[in-house]
Amino acid sequence: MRCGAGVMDVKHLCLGVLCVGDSSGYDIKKYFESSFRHFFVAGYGSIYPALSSLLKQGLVSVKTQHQERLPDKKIYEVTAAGRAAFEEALASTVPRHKLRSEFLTLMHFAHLLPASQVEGALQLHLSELQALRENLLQANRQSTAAPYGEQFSRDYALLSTEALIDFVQRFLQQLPEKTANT
Amino acid sequence: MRCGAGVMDVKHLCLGVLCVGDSSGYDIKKYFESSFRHFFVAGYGSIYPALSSLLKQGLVSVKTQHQERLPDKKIYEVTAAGRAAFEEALASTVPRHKLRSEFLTLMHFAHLLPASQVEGALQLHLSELQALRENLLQANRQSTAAPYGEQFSRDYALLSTEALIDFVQRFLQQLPEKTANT
DNA sequence: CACGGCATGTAATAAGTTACATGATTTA
DNA sequence: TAAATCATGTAACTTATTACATGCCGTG
Repeated sequence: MRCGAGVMDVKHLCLGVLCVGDSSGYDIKKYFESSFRHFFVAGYGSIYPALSSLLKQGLVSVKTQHQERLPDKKIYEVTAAGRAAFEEALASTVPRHKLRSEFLTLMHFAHLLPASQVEGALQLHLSELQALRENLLQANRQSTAAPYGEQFSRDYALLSTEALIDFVQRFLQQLPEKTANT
Repeated sequence: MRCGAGVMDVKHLCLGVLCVGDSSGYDIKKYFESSFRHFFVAGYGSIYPALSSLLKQGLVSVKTQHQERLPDKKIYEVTAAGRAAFEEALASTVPRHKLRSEFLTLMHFAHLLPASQVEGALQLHLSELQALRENLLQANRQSTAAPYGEQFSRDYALLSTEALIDFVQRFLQQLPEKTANT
């Protein structure tokens, strides 16, 4: 039945960003980092090919902007067809939600590792959570009056992130006792 | 520099499961579903090829178990080399933690969708969270005296899941007001 | 008799990551 | 002078998903 529906890939996310406003591949990555970071990650290696593909499909158009002292910029703009395609894709999206965590894998098998490494992983994860919290708080400060769903998405992440920071911190304090009998 | 370190893929996870006890591909999938579900997903399409590959590398051995009235079973067992390889892989694992959420994507752009679909997605996500909670609670009930890290991994997920169930439920109650002015 | 569970696998496809490749400007 | 920012892209590789393929057994 090979149905192409339900997919939300880098291509569609780029289209979504362009529906918010015109921008370059470089700027789209910035947007990913500031607004999608908590639920989607993409690098240049997937963004640039995505934009080429969107261009080929006529879903975006492009203008080259020459800049003084800086490399040329290619500003992409969503077309009417692109906007329609995005809304359609969004409407047929299956709302999956999938975590892939090497950190939790490592924790699952923590008893096979030296306590020092477990602590290191916890500390590293904690700092990542804290960085994410900062990121989310900053986004909340910057975009007042964001669409309600965008706000939901950020608050959703913020809530769980703050709970987890707390959880990991408490666990780190109890660690010595837990690994003592190893 | 193409360094193969830091990876935790289906192959290594299978090896990890086999370090806990001998089992078949079918049973490994069961283990994935009951114990890794909250941080890693894998289907037969990745588990069976992973086992063949492990066998080729000599990291596991296999015995075919004939069963009455049921299809034959291939019971895999980790070898000494396999155990060493897993511990080494674990020790060199970079503790990433990556979410990929079509659900949050959809929410981010909720203002482009009819309220009914947004509500549907929320309801669906809520039921997934509730199912996950049940899964985690059941695991907690079944495996008393699990290694401390395994317990951490479950509690970590349980904490955030319960907070999020609450959050989504509260949001669902406020939804009508938020979408009223659309 | 249909559906779910048990049980194993392959092949085609899709998708994203990493490294490579380049090069000017600004800041510490 | 080293590093970070700006700026764009390609190619090889790795990985996982999906669909396909098969077939018996037990339950309702």
